[in-house]
Amino acid sequence: MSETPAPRAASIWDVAKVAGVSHQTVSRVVNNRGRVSAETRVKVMAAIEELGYRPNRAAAALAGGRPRSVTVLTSDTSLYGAAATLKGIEEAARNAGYNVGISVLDPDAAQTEHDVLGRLATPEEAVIVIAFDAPGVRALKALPAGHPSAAAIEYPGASDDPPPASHVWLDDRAAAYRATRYLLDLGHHTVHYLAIPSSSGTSQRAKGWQDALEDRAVPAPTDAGWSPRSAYLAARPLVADPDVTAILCGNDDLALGVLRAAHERGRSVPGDLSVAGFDDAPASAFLHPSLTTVRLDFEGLGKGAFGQLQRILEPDAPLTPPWAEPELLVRESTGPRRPAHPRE
Amino acid sequence: MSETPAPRAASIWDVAKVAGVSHQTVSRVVNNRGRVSAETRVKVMAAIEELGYRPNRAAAALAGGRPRSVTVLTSDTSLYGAAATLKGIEEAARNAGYNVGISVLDPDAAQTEHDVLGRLATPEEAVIVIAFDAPGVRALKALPAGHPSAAAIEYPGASDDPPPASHVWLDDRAAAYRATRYLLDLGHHTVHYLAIPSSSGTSQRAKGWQDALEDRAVPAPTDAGWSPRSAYLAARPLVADPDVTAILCGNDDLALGVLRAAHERGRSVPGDLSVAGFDDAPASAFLHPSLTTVRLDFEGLGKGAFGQLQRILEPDAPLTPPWAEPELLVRESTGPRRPAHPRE
DNA sequence: GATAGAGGTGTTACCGATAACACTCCTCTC
DNA sequence: GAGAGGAGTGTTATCGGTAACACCTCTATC
Repeated sequence: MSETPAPRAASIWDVAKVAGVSHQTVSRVVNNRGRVSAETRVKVMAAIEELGYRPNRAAAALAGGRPRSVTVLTSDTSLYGAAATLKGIEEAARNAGYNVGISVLDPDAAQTEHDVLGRLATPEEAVIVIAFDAPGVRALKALPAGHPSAAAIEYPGASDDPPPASHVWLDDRAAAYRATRYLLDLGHHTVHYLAIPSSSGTSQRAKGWQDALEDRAVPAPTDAGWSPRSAYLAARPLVADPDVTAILCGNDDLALGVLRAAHERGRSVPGDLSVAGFDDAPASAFLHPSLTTVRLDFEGLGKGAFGQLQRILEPDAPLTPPWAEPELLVRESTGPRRPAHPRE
Repeated sequence: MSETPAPRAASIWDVAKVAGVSHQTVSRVVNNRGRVSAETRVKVMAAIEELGYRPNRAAAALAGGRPRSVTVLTSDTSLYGAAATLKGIEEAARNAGYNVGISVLDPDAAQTEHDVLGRLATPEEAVIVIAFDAPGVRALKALPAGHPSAAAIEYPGASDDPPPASHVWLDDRAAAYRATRYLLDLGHHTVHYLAIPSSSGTSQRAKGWQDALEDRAVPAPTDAGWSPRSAYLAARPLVADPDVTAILCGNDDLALGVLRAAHERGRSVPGDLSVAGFDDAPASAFLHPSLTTVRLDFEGLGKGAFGQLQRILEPDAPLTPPWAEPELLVRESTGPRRPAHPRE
C-alpha cells in the first residue's frame, strides 16, 4: 500500500496542473479578475472542485491582493452592545467572504499605534473598531491616517467638521429624548439619569435626556459604570429619595441593578418608580417587571460598519441596508407618576 | 521637501540592514530560536526598537513556522456560555502572543470538512471549537484527523475510550446533581427539569439531575431551547401545575423565562415554586428574586482550551491552571417546599 | 598538532499567492 | 495586406518570513 506522506492542501499550482493551465490563470478564475475564456474557466472550476481547493488567505495577504480579512478591535465582548455589534460584523464579513479576527482591548492600557498594529495579521490589515468606550476610542485614534478602517462609535462629535464616512453610530440623542419625553408625559416632574461612561466627552444619551427636560431643573446624572452591580450601588441613594420617581438608565444592565435597588428599598416599580433602559437585550422583556427600553439595532450597526469598510476596500461593493432607528418599547417598568406618599 | 512615497512597515530585511546582520539572524532573535551571541542580540533588538518592527503573521504562517494564530469556531456568540468561553480563549491567546480569528457556525448548515477548513486563514491553522451545541459538535467532527485543535465540549462521552487530551469540559453532572440534591433537601418531592438542547446524546445536566432523584419518579424533562422566550413558552404548562414545586433550568436564561411564566401565573418564587439555573450570568444575582444557580467557569474553561491547544503546538508551553469547579450559589429563588394549597 | 564538535552567522530555496509584463493569436480597419 | 488593438494566456519578480544547510572560528581532546 502506498502511504500518503504529505496530504498537503491543494495550491493553485496543483489546480493549474490538473486543469492544464498556468497558475496565473487559476488565480484569475478564483478572483474573477482579468479575462479568461469560458472554456478554460470551466476546466479550472472542475479542477478546483476535484481537488477541493481553497485559497490560502495568508499567502494572498502577503502577495498583496485585495484584503480579505478584518480584525475587530473591541473591549469587553460580554457587554450586550459590543457582543451584538460583533455579531453583526462577523455575519456580514463572512457573507462577503472575509475572515474576521478579534482582539480585545485592555481597559487600562494606553493604545499606541505600535500596540494596535501589532494585533493585526499584517500591518495593512483592515480594522473595525467598536469604539463605544474609552479604550475603543483610543484605539481608533491610534490608527495611522489612511489605514483601512471603519468604526462603530458613540457619536461623531462636532469637533472634526465632516465625520469620516466610515464611522457609523446610532442616534442616541433622539432615543434618549424620546424615552425622557415619554416619562415626562406620564406626569413625572423630572427624570433622573443613570449614566454609562461616555467615550466622547459629550454623551448623546445624556444630551437627549437633558434636552427633553427643557426648562425643568436638570438633576445631576449619576455615573453607574457598565454592570448591574455598579448600577445597583450607584442607584441606592437615588431610590432612597422619594422625590425620584423616574430613572432613565444608560443600558438595560444598569436598569437591572436599579430594579434590584428599588426592590430592596421597598419601592414598587412602576407604582412608586418608573425605570427605563437602553438596548432591549434579550432578557429585558422577561424581567419582572418587564423593562421599558429603547431598542438599539447593534447588529445592524455592525453590518453597517462592515459595509462601510467593504466599500473602502472594494469601491463597487453593494451598499449596506440601513440599520433600524432606535425604537421605544413600552413595557411594565414605567407608569404614571404617583404622589410620593399617597397616604400622608 | 521629500515626500514619503511608501511608508511600508519595516521587514526583517530592514532590521537586518540597520543591525548589520543577515535577515536570518533577525529571525533567530525574534523567535528566540537557534544560537545568537548576546552582542548581536542587543544590536538586533535595538534595530527592532528603532524601526518599530512587528513581525508579519501572514508571512510567518506562509513560511511555515510555529503557528501563531487560532480560529475559534462557535455558534451564537450572544449566549452567555459561548461568549464567556470565547473571552477566556481570546485573553489566553493574546497573552501567549497568538492572533485569534472567529467564525460563527450556521445552526442549520451541515459542517463539512471543506466548509470548516475554508474558514481558516491557512489550511493548517489551529482551531478551537466551542462545541456545546450541535453545530459545534458537527464542526469538531468535520475536522480532519491530526488537525491541530482543541475543543470545549459538553461531555466527553463514553463511546471513544479515552477522550482526546485536547478536550475540556465542565462537570455538568456533578453540578446538576448538587443542585437537585439541594432542592430535594429543601423538602421538594421531586424536581422538574427544563432542558437546553444537548449536543451529545446524553446531557450530563440531565443525567446529574436524574441520578439525584434516585428512586423517585423522574418527571419527563421539558425541552426549552436556549432563550428566555423559548423557556417562557415551555414553562407555562409546568408552572400551571401545582404539583410542580421545584424547577431546575438548563441555564440562567431559561430560568429567567420560567420566573416570568411563574409570575404571570401568580405563583410566587420561592414561596410556591423554587427555580434554579446554571451559569451564574452577571445579571442573575440582580434578578428579582435573585437566582439560585450553579456558577460555571466558562472563562477558565476557555483558557484551558487554549492551553491544551498551545501544548500541542509548543510541547514546552506552561501548563494552564485548572478552571474552577461548578459551585452552587444559593440565592433567593429557591426555598422550602410549601403545600400546594395551604388554605384548602 | 590534527581533528572533532560546538557556537555563531550567512546563503539559498521555498511557502502560495498576486502583479506586471510579454507574448501569441485573432479580428478589424483603411 | 500590413498594422493596430484587444482577448487570452504564460513568465517572472515579489511579498516577509522560515528551514536547511554551508561555512567559518574557536576550543577541547588525545
